[in-house]
Amino acid sequence: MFTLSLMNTTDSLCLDVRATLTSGQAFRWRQSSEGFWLGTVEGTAIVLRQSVEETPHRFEWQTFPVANQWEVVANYFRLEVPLEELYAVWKGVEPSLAEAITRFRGLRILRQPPQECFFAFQCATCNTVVKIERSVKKLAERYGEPIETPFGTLYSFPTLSALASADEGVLRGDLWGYRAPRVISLAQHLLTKPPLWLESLREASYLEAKAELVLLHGIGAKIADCICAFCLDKDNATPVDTHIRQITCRLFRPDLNGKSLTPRVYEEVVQEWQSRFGEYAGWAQQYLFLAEMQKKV
DNA sequence: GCTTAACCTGGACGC
DNA sequence: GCGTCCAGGTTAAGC
Repeated sequence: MFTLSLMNTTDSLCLDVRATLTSGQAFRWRQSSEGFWLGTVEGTAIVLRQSVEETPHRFEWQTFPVANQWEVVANYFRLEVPLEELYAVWKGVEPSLAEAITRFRGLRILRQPPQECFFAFQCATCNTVVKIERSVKKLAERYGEPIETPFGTLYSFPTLSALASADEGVLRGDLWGYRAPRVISLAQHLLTKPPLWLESLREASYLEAKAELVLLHGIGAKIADCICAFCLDKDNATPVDTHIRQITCRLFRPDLNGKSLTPRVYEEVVQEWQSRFGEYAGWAQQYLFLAEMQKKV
C-alpha cells in the first residue's frame, strides 16, 4: 500500500507546477482529486504535488515503477535554467512582462520526450486545447504501454512502430479526424530515419533543427517551432499562433494588425521576439502567452 | 508572394 | 432543437 511518507520533498525550487503544466506545452498531465499531478516521461510515471499555501512552496514527488528518479523530474522541468537571472534581464527589456512574472513565477519550458511532443502537436492544427488533450490521451491509452501507480494506471506514449501500424479509422474515431493519416505516415517516415533522429536534433542549432522539421509533410513553421521549443531545448524558438500574433500586434507591432500570417509576417514576428529577448525568447514568450490565455478563459 | 479553400469535429452561441 | 461559427495550422492551387 502506497503511503504519502514515500513521497520525496523539497522546498527550494523556482518552479510553478500548475503554470508549467497548464501553459499549453504538454497535453497529458491530469490532476487527481487529492491535488497530485500525474504524468509520464518515456517509461517513467511521475506523481507531483506542490503546496501553494506554504512559502516557499513545498514540492512533493515520486516516480514509478522505479522510485526516486529525481534526474527524470529535474530534466523534464529543466531545473538547470536560472530563472531568477532571466527575470532580471527581461524586466529591463519589457515592462509588460513584470506582471506575468509576478503571476507565474516558476513557469518553465519543458524538455519533453521528442516523440510525444512531435505527435501531440500534429493534433494542434485547427483544434482546441481541450480536444487536443482528449485526442492525445486516447492515443496513449490505445497504443501506449500501461504503467501502474498507486493513483491508477498511466500510459507511456506509443512507440513509432505502434503509431506506424495504427488503424486510420480508429484514430479518426479518437478525435484525430483528418489528422489521422498524417500521424501514421509521419510515424512510418520517422522509422526510415536513423534511430533517435528526433533526439539528435537537440545537438543541432535552432535554425538547423527547424529546417529539418519543416521538410516533413504536415510540419509547418508553427509546429516546428513548438517542437523546437518544448522538447529540443531551443530556448529562442518562438511559436507564432493566433494568440502570439495578437500579443505581438498589441505590444510591439501594431503595423502588423490585420495582415495575414504569411511566411514573411511569421518570420517578422519571430524576429521581433528574438531581438527583444534574445537567447531565451521562447521562455519570455510563454509568460505572456499564459497571461493571454487566462485572460480569455 | 499573397489569398483562398479544404481538411474533422465538438462545443459555444444565437435564433 | 437546429444551424452556424470557430478552434494553438498545413498544403496546394490559383492569381
